[in-house]
Amino acid sequence: MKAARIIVDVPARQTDRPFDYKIPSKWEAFVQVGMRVIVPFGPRKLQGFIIDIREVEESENMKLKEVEELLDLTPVLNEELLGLGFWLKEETLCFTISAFQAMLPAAIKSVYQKRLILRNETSNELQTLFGEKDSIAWKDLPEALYRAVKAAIAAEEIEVVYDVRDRVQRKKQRVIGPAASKRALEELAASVRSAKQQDVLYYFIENHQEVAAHTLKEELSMTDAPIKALVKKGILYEKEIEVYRNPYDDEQFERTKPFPLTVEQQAAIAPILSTIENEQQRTFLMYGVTGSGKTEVYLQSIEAVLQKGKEAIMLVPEISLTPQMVERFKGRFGSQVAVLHSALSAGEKYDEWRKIQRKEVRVVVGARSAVFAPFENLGIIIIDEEHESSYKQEDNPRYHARDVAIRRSEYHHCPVILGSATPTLESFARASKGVYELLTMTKRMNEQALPSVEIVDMREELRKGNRSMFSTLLHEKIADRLQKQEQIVLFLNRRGHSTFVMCRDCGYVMQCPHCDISLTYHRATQRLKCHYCSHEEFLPKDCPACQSQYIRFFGTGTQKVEEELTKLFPQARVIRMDVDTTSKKGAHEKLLTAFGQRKADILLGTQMIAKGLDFPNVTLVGVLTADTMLHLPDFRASEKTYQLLTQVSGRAGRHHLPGEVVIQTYTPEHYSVQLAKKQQYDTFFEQEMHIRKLHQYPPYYYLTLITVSHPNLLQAVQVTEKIAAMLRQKCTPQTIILGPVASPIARVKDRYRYQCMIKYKREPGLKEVLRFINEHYQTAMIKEQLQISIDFNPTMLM
DNA sequence: AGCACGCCGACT
DNA sequence: GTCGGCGTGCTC
Repeated sequence: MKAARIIVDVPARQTDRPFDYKIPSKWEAFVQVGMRVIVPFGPRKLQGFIIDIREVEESENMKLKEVEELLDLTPVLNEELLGLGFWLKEETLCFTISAFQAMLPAAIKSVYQKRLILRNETSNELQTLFGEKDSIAWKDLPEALYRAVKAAIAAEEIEVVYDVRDRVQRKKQRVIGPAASKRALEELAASVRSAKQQDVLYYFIENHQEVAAHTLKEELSMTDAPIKALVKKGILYEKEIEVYRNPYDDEQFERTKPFPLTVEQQAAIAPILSTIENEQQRTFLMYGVTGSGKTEVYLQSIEAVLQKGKEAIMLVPEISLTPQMVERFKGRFGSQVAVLHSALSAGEKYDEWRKIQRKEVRVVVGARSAVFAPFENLGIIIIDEEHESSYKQEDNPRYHARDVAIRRSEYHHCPVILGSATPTLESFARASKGVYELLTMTKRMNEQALPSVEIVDMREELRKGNRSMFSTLLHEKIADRLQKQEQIVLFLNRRGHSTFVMCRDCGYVMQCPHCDISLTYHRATQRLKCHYCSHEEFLPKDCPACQSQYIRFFGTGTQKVEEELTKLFPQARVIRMDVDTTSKKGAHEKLLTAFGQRKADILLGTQMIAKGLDFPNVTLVGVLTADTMLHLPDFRASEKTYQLLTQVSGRAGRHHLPGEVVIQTYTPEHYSVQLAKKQQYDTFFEQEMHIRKLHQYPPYYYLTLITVSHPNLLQAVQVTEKIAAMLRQKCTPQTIILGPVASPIARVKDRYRYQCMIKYKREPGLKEVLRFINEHYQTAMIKEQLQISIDFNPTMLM
């Protein structure tokens, strides 16, 4: 007798352990660890994952319930991924089930429904409720009928059932094929009386192969009936096959061949290739300036991996997963590539995942979660734009794709490549210490010069009497490019129209009623919007505090810039790209394509346009205010500013036309602005490291951030205080515990947020203490509305 | 997370 | 004396 240990689909501390079930003998032969099942759990039915199968005594077995259904024929989690799931749970202190679910496409998660089935004659009011149907969903039941239903259940007139359904149906297609030889069909065609059936037979005599049922009906312009009749006679066969939704179906990709590598590229790829060859685990940091040809190195490394019969994962940041990017991979590796992208529907993502699982592809290009691609023979994992914060998941499990990649590479004995023109200090420091191997590429391909960068001091502009958002220099250059019919990219890291709305008389600033943040004015809707909880309200005519009429807009968002542009350059065609214009599916792509086809002169956008875009005709890049990030309450503000300015500048002059960059700023002397202009990463690294050391920040110290939130301010403070005290008591004296302090945004969605920061170099017991804290507040988290989030190595301190 | 069980107050 | 309110604890 076999029993299975199962993790059930209930993300709660109390159920975060395996439950035992017996395996019905009919499945004994093929159940495997990593398969999904449906099990009875209390009165309900739930999805679960088998994590272990063991032999049990008959006597013990008596007490166990049986697995109700086996959902998979092959495990969805192989041995490696199961292990990775447990590691993820330990590493991020999440529930095991959450770790499993993070590794799988959402479509695989079940949906649950409680239903009522009518079994016998019942009271009139219930009878009418059911009407023609024999079952209804519990959630459609009016509350007033609860009592009647309860009685009917007791009287066995109504039965309660719990359904477990797949979230997304596999897409099936019905196909029809000939069940007899051509000769036999010819003979039959002569004897069959029905004209329609004859047509079908002649079709199969000519095309003696399977065909989709709908194609057949279309070709012969007939209904199902004659086909069904032939199937019934056994002359044709009918079956269902799984088909994939192919999001790139109608796109043709021109095949490309490897380019000859430059000397620098060769030097960079050599150690990667030898690591692939020797099946070693090594982590490389490929530091290459924008335009140095990192992608070609990735492509040829992948090529080498495929030659060895292994598989490759290529991670790119969500926002640079553009058709341009996909094209480069599909162009080189054709149908061996699967793409996992958040813009795909759940069904499409599932299909791409199935292709990986069924070993129909060997390369995956995707965003963060693609690091869990179920390959079994991994030969390389590449993380492009390593510094991007989107590699860190911001909700549970709070994992960083880089850590997962390294963990997987240790299992598979393969290299990890972290690529960036502006590596994180953490990675560069590790490379300097020899933990990672540094590969450097300092030259742009084709010897293009880096764009010339000019910094404009906006304070100076103000003194000269220019109060517009465009400096004289930028204004002139825009006019010049428009006249030459070259394209311009303008960058502003703020969406909306105005960043805050203030009364000139009393200084009252319009604030979100649910969050401690000022509201942003959106011109198109004439409304004020909160970017944290999406609260919206109308713009008041007069000040709510003093009734003054002098309400004015301050701070500049992309909408305001767009307005200003059309005023200053009425002839210019502007495309604006921010969350507000790209939320619809495919909008992102459409806008970029339009710009690529030169249907617009100016591309204006937030950081989503900073990455990976490559338009040959762009010769001017303008950064409207370089300071927006610099003054955020985040120790990485300088690093982020440096990264952003470098990335944005990299958009100009990537081809034969030389590029220019204009950076407008109120703090031109700041080192991150100055060094981004000169593209001196090394100097920036040293300077910033010095500051990090001084203030005891990463990479010198590890950080863990605990955020406590509660609708009641006092509660939030008190709990944070207790946690801080507990940590101070349990941690080593070298560890620094900061807090409680109010979170930079002290209230979001009516919840007060307090935090406690832990800075440490070595604190082996920390996980244990935090686990204890989680445990300790367990009941309060369920009963009261307390939330405690623990984030190891946070990328955002908000 | 649900759901049942169980122990107290407001009614027929 | 009963119905139903919600706090408590369990789910193989």
